[in-house]
Amino acid sequence: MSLPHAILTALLEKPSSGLELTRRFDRSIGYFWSATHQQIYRELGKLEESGLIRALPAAQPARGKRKEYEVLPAGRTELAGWVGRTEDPKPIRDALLLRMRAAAVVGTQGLEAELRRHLDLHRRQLAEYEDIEQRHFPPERDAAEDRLRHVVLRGGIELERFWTGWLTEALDELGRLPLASR
Amino acid sequence: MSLPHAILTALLEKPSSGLELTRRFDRSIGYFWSATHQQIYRELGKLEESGLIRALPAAQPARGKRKEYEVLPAGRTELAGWVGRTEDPKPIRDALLLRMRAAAVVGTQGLEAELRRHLDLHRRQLAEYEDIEQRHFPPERDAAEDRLRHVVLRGGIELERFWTGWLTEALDELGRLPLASR
DNA sequence: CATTCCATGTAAATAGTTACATGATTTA
DNA sequence: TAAATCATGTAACTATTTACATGGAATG
Repeated sequence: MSLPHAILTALLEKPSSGLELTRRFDRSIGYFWSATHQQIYRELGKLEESGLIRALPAAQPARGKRKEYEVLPAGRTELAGWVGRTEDPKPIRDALLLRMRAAAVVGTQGLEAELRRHLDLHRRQLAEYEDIEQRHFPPERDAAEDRLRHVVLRGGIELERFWTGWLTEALDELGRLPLASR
Repeated sequence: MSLPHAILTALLEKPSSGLELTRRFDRSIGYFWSATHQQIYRELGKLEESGLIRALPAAQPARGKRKEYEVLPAGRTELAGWVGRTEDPKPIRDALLLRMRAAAVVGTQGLEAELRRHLDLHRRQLAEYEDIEQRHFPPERDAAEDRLRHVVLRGGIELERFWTGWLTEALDELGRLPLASR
């Protein structure tokens, strides 16, 4: 149940229209909670109906016409409550780890290429995060909110480091396997 | 679309009934792809219908009666194909990172306790994985399939290390924040 | 005024979760 | 034989994904 909270956070950072939100879910906030424009429009509707956000008073609303939203006090309260709420971490659900395990049973045909491809993708993502870190969080800055956002970004960076590290290990291990079992 | 493949893998490792599979999805294979018994029974039905698995011939099947499944050649072929298939990594979708970012906007009330709780959970999970590693993959063993499974387990271990590390950092950073902004 | 892009939306399908129902087997 | 537990299943709901539809604004 995090999509509404992701949207509330994004809207508090900056009031936006559905399409703008969608763009920001392709970078920034979306690095940690991805969503498509259909999810976003639907959720904006629900949030408005339940009084957590409102459309900024503009000309008469019409299909195809830009609609900007802002968070209402009730929305801020809901979000603040969510921050400290008890909610267990979701168990890992990762297709690549699973494929590796399947490979142990049915053979590794094609797996090496796929691991290399993933390694490349994760390296790019890591480079992007590191670039953002340099631009947004230079050593001299240390406003309080920035520090929290920085910690979040570091989470992303360390996760990508985990993946590049693990994929390197995995490729190495694949290479060591006796040819008969590949 | 990984649940059917998770089930095929589990059934190849050992033919099982729905309930046995459910148990194994609570440990072992489920460490990397979790699933509830309802998902499993539904998927077993579909897999049987599409001819990838079959129920072992037993007495006449009846509701409430144990039914054991095994993988058919078509199922093995499908799984082997999936291992090398091109499939992009899913973008990160993590509620805790998101909550941290929300906290940067609406305050950190209650967050510290929640981070501590998660840190504890991840430490336990890490300890469990390390225990499995010691028991299942002692240094002297090195059968080829075992090595692949070991790499998968190491993925789990390193992921949990990432979390405990990041949570420690995050708590540290929370502690440094000026009181006014907590 | 035709095309392109911006912006919002509908519909249908798939996947996952939660709650509950029911038959079979074991055991006190 | 009643209760507990094993085992399979149905139903309803929520979330996510994919494909497509449509109106508005800008531009050559």
